[in-house]
Amino acid sequence: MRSTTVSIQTLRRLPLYLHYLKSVKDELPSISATLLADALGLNDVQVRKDLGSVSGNGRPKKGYVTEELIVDLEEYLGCNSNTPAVLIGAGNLGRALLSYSGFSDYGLRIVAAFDASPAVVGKEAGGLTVRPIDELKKICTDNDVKLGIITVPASGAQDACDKLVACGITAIWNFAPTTLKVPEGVLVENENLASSLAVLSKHLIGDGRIA
Amino acid sequence: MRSTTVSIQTLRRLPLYLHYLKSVKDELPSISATLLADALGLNDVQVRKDLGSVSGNGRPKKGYVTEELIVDLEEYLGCNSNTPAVLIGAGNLGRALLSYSGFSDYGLRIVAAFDASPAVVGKEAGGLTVRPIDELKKICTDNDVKLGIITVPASGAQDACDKLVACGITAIWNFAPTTLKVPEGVLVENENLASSLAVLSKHLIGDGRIA
DNA sequence: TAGATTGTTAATCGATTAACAATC
DNA sequence: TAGATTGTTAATCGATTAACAATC
Repeated sequence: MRSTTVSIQTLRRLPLYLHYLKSVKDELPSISATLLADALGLNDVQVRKDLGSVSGNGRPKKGYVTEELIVDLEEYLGCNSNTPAVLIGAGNLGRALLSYSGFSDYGLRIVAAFDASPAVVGKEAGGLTVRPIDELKKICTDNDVKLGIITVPASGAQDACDKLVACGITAIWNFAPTTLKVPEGVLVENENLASSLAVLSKHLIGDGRIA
Repeated sequence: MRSTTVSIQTLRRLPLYLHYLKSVKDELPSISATLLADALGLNDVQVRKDLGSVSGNGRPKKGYVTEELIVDLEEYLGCNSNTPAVLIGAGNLGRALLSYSGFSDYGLRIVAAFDASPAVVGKEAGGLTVRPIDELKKICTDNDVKLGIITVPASGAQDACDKLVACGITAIWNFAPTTLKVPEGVLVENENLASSLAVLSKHLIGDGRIA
């Protein structure tokens, strides 16, 4: 495995490759970038470049050994590591994420869930008991948590964010439809449903050409 | 309001502007692109360009009338329209989306939920009774549904997608971690949690510089 | 008028795609 | 060897940012 520069766009595609490869590894012991590109509806050169920067174990005429490529991707993405995370906001979306089992495939483990509302604290969600916010600091320190997930309404998002940052969190997954202000060195990844919906709606409305 | 070409990136930012403007409209009767950019952590020229292509009602020295800009954005995004949608896959994520009340702000209305599993059919989720897949066609036709939401596991996503397309759906919101194959003219918007997680994980792992 | 803010035109940057040489 | 497939270098494309002229 190499350690070249990988663009964010490439990084986003890697899990797609990994997921597809896992699903076909029994039928296809080896696979070419062209075939992979075709299966995922991507440009073949792009896939070749992406794989090259992460694995580099492709052989001319043969392509990649599927199993080998899976291992390289998993290693690169840290799927075998165990990243502890905390979640703030045990509403509908928060509980859905807590119950979602697929995260462990990517090395993520949500160790605790918090909510500001006393009505929700103490209830169970996805195998965890929802805790009050004032326990956040202790949990983060004890478990060396660096990743925080925000699933509160937009109005409370910045506050939740500030609390997470104060606890030493350096990566935030934000599901609230707001932009968060964070200090240098903290990464925010926005999962903005409204943005996606805008793209879909505009396609349906049809006017106002999209580039 | 104008009708110029709007890039997809711009389109994705519009809901952020709208959300922020709504939250401050009582305090700020008018707002400049610079101020808006600052609040959202964006480049001011970018915001100016984005707003210019949608509203164009900015006045030198004064900026935009907040209320006016909100109306322009809402009109552009079709927030006041009523887009019917169907959802396939009433699992954790599907139910969370069904219960999420925020979509109506953007003109979306989920009219029916479907699931392949007989165990789930008939149960209630977000005020709707989950229906069997074979009712899909009728519901879509009766309600003139053009937007479909896929929240099934990856293995069933393409099948769900094909069924939606067969019912005349032309826009698909895909939450399954797979790439979907669709005919020309059908738009797929992927909400890929694994991709976002990859970006976050890589930031935490820290090695392998991200461009 | 002076100055803040707008909108536009040009420069930069990054990512994708195309062309090509290398190799099993 | 011939050909498929790789990886790399160059060209294209689109989006962001910078510089500037227009305007209330």
